[in-house]
Amino acid sequence: MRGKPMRGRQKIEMKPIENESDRLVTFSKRRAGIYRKANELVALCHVKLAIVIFSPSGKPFAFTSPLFESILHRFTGRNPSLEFLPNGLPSIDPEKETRRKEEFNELKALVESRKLRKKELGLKARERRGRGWWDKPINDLTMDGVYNQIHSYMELQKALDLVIAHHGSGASSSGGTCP
Amino acid sequence: MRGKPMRGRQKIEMKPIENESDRLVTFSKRRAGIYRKANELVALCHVKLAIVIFSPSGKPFAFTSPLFESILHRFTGRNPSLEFLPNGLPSIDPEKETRRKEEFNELKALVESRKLRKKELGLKARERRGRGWWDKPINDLTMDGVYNQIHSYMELQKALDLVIAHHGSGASSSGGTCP
DNA sequence: CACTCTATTGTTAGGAG
DNA sequence: CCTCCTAACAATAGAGT
Repeated sequence: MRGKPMRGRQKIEMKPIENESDRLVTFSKRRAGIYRKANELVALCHVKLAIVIFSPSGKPFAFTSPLFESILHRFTGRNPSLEFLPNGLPSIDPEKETRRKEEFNELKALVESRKLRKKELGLKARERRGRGWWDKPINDLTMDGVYNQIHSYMELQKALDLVIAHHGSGASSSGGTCP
Repeated sequence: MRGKPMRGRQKIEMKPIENESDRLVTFSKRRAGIYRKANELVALCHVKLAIVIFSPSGKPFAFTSPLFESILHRFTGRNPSLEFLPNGLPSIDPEKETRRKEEFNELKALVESRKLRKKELGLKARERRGRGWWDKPINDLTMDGVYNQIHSYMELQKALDLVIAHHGSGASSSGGTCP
């Protein structure tokens, strides 16, 4: 770094990023940004949400709010502590196994990013007297605490079923994948 | 508006908003924000994504990128022009009918917001010479054009199936809904 | 409710390590 | 791949219309 003619953000026009490296970086950053926003929405408004993203490279990414720990539980087969053993479950077919591992890695990354955020927030987690329907078994960790309670999965399940219903019957296999 | 001691944004701590009116307003604004971000992610990185949100009041909201027009098609039974007739389809049971209408309204709102954005952007849609895998039948409407082509739903369908698989078998009905 | 305005806070592109 | 930095840019809380 010598004379820095320009640091800082620049305006970016909303068109596809052709340079692959830049596109991947942008994808990672913005995906994290969307996760952060989703986080905040859950924390502020007691919302249940699920986000599924298919990256430009084809990897599946998932983010869910209330059943987060539950999905982890299904993966690890134990309590949602941070012991990750993705190869501990018997797989059905190789493709599913691959996807399972990919999603697992995504969830793992998510958990670690949450730990990071918790550290970042640090001592700023305070107050929150228990009054209101969201204050139930929240163990004073500010917004991270919201994830630790699993209320009911019914609503989200309905929503997902809704999406699947509209997706599964009419729109299956419309063409080839883009190379 | 007398002496305005302070307009403009203020810092907000990440805790549940107890005032219902404020919470609803914040929910709407931030949901729109997340949709915008998702929009941009799709436009920039050629990503396929689906977002399902259950609002604090229990309404389901959905946002999907590649099969967007397709879902609309299933609703309207015709081409994705803006003729909305949500009561044109026979419903199966009242609950499903209600949810279908709710999601329909959400989709309609989304479409209209997209029209708005298109108008906002206005003449700023320019350039984009056809080179790259994303430039295929895009009709020069900048990022809105990305939605108009439906590549293949396979990948997103796989992703959703993945989520459903982990959601459906293990986590069904864990408790009551919060009042 | 929906939209506007605007001061402020928050996000992030580009670069360096 | 990360993290960290910084300034330019974008999102938005709060209040008004």
